[in-house]
Amino acid sequence: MTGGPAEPVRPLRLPETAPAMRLTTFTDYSLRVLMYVAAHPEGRATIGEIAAAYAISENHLTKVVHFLGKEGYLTNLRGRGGGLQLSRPATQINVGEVVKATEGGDVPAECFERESNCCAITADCKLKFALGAAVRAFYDELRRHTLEDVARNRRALTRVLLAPPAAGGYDRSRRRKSASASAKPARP
Amino acid sequence: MTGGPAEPVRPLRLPETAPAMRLTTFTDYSLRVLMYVAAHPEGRATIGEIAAAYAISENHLTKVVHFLGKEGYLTNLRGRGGGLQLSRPATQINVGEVVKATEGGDVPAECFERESNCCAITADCKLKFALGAAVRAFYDELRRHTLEDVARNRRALTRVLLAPPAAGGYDRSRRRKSASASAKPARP
DNA sequence: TATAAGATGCGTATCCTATGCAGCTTAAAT
DNA sequence: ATTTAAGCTGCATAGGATACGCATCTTATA
Repeated sequence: MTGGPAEPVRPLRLPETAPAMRLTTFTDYSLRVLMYVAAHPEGRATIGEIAAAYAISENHLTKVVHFLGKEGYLTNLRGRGGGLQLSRPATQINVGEVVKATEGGDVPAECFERESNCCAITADCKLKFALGAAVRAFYDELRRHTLEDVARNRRALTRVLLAPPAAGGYDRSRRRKSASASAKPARP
Repeated sequence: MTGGPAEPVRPLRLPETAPAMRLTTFTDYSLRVLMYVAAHPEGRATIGEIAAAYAISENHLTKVVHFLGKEGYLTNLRGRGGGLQLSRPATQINVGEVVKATEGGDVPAECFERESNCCAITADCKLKFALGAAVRAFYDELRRHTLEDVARNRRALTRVLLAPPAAGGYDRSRRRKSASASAKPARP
C-alpha cells in the first residue's frame, strides 16, 4: 500500500485548506427537486424529467428522491405512470427542516460529539456555546421560509424548467471548479 | 485504471451522504491556538508547546499558525527564543472574523459562484436569498464574540493547558469517527 | 405480459482535508 | 563564528467523504 511504482504524474493539487460550511450537492439537489415538484402541481414529475431539466445526474437524483420520500416530503409512486408528488402542500414544507434533514444535524465541530471528542479544554471552553448559537441562527433563518416562498414565482420557474436543456443531457465535466483563490493558497 | 484485478476486500464504506455545514479542523485548530496564546499573555507560546497541550499534529499546526500570522492575528517570531504572540489584544479579535477567514468566505452552494454556476433556475430562484441570509445569520452570531469572551476563564484554561497530556503525544488514531448514524444511512 | 417507473446494492472516481517529511531560513545563545 | 531553537516552505501522501455509474429487482399500470 505504501510501496509500488510511483504513479505517472498526477495532476498536482494544492493542499492547504478550502471552504467548508457549504451545503452538499445532496442538499442542493433535494431543494431543487422539491422546487421542481412544487412548480408542477398537476401531473406527476419523474426522476428522469427532473434530471434532464437541471442537467444533473439521474443516478444521484434517484437517491435524493428516495430519501425525500422516506422523510415524508415526497410521495413516490412506482410503476408505469408513476412519479413524484409533494406529500404536503408547499406552504407546509419548511426549508430549514429540509436542510437539517439532508445535512444531518447541527454538529459544527468535534467538541459537539459526545463520543469522540478529545479536545483538552472542552470543559472550560466557551467557544462551544458561541458555535452552537451560530448554527442555531443559521437554521432559524432558514426556517423562516417555506417551499412555497422560495418557489413562489411558479410561472417563471415552470417556463425555465420546461425549456429543453442547452446541449445534450448532463455534462459532468463542469462541476465544482473549487474557485477558491481567496484566502490561504495565496502564494506570492 | 478501470480494469485490473479486484482489490482483496476493502473495509466497505457506506456511501449515501453525511453532514456538511461543519467547521474544518483547520478552523478548529485556529481557534484553539488563539485561545491558547490568549491564555498565556506573558511569555511566548511555541508550536510544539501548543501541539503537545492539545495532543494534535505539530505539522498541521505549523500551517495554521503561519496562516494566522499572515492574517494579522498572530505575531510569529522566528529563531531561538521565538514563538507566538497575539498581534492585538484579545478583546479586539473577533471570533466571527477568524472563522470567516479560515473557512474562506460564505459560499454555501453552487449558485453563489459567479463562474461555475450552472443551475438552470438561478435567475428565478429565491432560495439563494434565503441561504445567503442564513449564512449571514451564522456569522453575525459568531461576530458577537471576541477571543476575550470565549477564553474568559483564563485561569481554568491555563491550568488545563499546562497539565501534561494523558498519554504520550499526539494519537492520530482516534479522530472523526464520523459518528453519523442519524439520518440517511439508516437501513432497516 | 410487456413496459415504465422507482428501489437497492455494490463499485468507483475524484476530491478534500489533514498530515508527514526534508530541507531552508532566521535569530538568539554560547 | 558556531550552535541551536524556532518558524517557513515545498513537496508527497493517506484516508475518508461525496457523488456518481451500473446492474438488477420490485411494483404497478396499460
